[in-house]
Amino acid sequence: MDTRSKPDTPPTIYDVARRAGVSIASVSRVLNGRDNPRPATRDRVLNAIAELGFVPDGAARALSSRLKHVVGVVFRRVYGTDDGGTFADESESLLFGDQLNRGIEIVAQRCGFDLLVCSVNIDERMPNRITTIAGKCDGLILHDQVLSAAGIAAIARTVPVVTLAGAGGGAVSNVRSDSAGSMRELARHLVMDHGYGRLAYIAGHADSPDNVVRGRSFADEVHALGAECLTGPAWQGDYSAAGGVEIVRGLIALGATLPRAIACANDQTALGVSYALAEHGLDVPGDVAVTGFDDLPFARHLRPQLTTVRQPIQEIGAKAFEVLHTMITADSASADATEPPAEIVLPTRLIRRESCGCPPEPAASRLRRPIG
Amino acid sequence: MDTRSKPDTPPTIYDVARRAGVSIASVSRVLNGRDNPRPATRDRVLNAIAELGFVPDGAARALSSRLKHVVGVVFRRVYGTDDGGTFADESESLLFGDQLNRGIEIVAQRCGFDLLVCSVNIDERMPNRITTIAGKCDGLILHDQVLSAAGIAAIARTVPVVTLAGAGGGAVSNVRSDSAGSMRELARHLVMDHGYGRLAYIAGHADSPDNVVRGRSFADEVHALGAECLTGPAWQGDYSAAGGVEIVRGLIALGATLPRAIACANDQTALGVSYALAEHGLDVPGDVAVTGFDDLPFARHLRPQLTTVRQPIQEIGAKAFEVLHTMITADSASADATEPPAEIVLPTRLIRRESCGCPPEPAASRLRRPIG
DNA sequence: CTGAAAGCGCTTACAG
DNA sequence: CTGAAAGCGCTTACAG
Repeated sequence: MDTRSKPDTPPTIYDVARRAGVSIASVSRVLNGRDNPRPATRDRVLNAIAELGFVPDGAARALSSRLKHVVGVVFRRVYGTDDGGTFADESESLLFGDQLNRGIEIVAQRCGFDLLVCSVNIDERMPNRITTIAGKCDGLILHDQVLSAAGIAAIARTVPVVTLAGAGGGAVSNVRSDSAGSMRELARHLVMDHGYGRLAYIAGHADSPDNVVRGRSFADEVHALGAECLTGPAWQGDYSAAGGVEIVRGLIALGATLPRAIACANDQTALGVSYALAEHGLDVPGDVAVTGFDDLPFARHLRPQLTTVRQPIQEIGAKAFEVLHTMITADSASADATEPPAEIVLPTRLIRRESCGCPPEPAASRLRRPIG
Repeated sequence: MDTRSKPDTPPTIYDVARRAGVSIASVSRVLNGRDNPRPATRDRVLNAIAELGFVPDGAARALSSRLKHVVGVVFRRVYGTDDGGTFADESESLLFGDQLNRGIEIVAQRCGFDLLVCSVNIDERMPNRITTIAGKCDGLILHDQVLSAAGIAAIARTVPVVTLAGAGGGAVSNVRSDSAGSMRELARHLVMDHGYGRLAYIAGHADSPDNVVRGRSFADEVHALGAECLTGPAWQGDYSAAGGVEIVRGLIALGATLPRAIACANDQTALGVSYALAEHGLDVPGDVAVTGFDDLPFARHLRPQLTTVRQPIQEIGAKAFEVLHTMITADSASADATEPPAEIVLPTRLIRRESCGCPPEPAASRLRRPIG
């Protein structure tokens, strides 16, 4: 008999309709911004909604309109967390992925879509988890290395899929940036401008398409210029700072003669390499030049500032969403319309800072406020 | 008349049932892992699912089971992006938020929940956007400063809500870490151990509860120890590196005498402060000691390494999800059971590194691989 | 163990 | 402009 204001079940569109003295169809119409309902009706409905604190149920909406207004994003989590409750200090390796997601989300928002994120552990591929998330969204964006090619093909039969920096091919669109051009330019800069004759490339995950391209482009160009480029197992990193540290320590422990310049597969690795070098009293770039790839924000804050290749990370994410959005809307518009592009490649740019041996830029411009 | 394998409409549970020669109820049962269906039946269903590439629709599932298995997370985006298509270099300020989200997501996953993320711009409070997201999930986790207290109260009438580092109070639970204790300890360390007599606190957002507590605790303790603590408008930052830079530049431009130590509201600010100091030829900690708060990964990579207060960021997120999850399940279990805790406070710890004036730790232990 | 049927809360032709 | 009704794709008592 109590009339507490908070019943255990939230108000539905029926409650609103009753309170406003209209049909649920009318409520639905004002909810969706149709210009149908006449002002008087609309106001009554709006009031009822406000009084009741009504929030339309997204699931019901999605079910009847056949659009969830949700896109799923699956990315790779680096280290497990089942280490007794304390979290591994994994975050550094995720900067890249977070930036990518940010780019996706910002553009998605403009289209009324929200992001459903799902990180998967490297060790345990859980196609099952990905299936679940697929059922909760209108389309999927897959970061690199989260699912096998076969798995991607399978899931793509159900929802539109766009991959990021993936191998491309198949039924899904792939968005990436141009690694080859900039790596060749970097090689030229190091060999021609700085005159280094003995260089090396520290690789990222061996199965990363981006890594493969970066390594090959760099080595090819170095060789073409008549210089030496060390590669192979001893130079196999894993995109992490720790990986870079281990490689350098290992080399030094073996008494190897370090190359004059080390190009790393990404900024994280370069960070680790610089550390290991410093720890052994070696100067960057005096003794060994070091370069990265990505141009994450911290690259500018390192001492010496990191020479690297800037990748338009957020734009990649933004582009991926745009392609996916097109696929989603085209899907519902039946007509197979235009096929989604197989691959989109965004431009990159060599950023020359200090770690390659170039002179530092004026201090005043180092840290700008983003806007205004 | 064509029988293309990819119809424009994905298979439903009816298709699976027909193919397996069972009722949709049976399909539903194996989908949900009931032990009902006998092995033979189950296998037929499983095969049909595989052959059809069937993925159950999350919206339909949510609608009938009254559980979406989705939690929403709303966080603050720092800078707008309507600057003509290029993205602002905002990412640094988001490290904290990303870590928080990671903590939430990892624990949520274990409970079969996915994260629906939604960033809101500082400038434009969009309660409307938050309503939409509320309709798409079973519960909401709100970062600090994303919605007014009134807005939070309103939305909490509809879905369970947990706030992060918020002011607490009201019907929602709040999860935060203990800023006061560590800031007092920091003050003692700076004044007692290092003997600094003139210090300052650079504030974060004035309306951030955490910031208020940090500033007050620090200043009170410094005063109690008989030392001087500068505060006020001249020391008002905004949690960003750029904010820290401007404050120091402004002070130096005015010819002010800098304090012997500057405690910053967070690591980002400390990063900016260190930069501005270096840019004017001042040594940290030789001329001015600098400290942060958070202990983000980069704090360890700065030169000098940053003395700061470690906050268990991911654990905060994890805890928030746990509380929310309890509220969600309690909700459906009708009985108002146990009230959710009004506030949960996690412990912090002072991390003494070099920027406060302490000697550097051995180089070898600086960069560890997270696991193994 | 299995199936027929109701119902979750919306949207959207279809009539009026 | 407005309402009655069907239907979106599942889950879940309720019978058998």
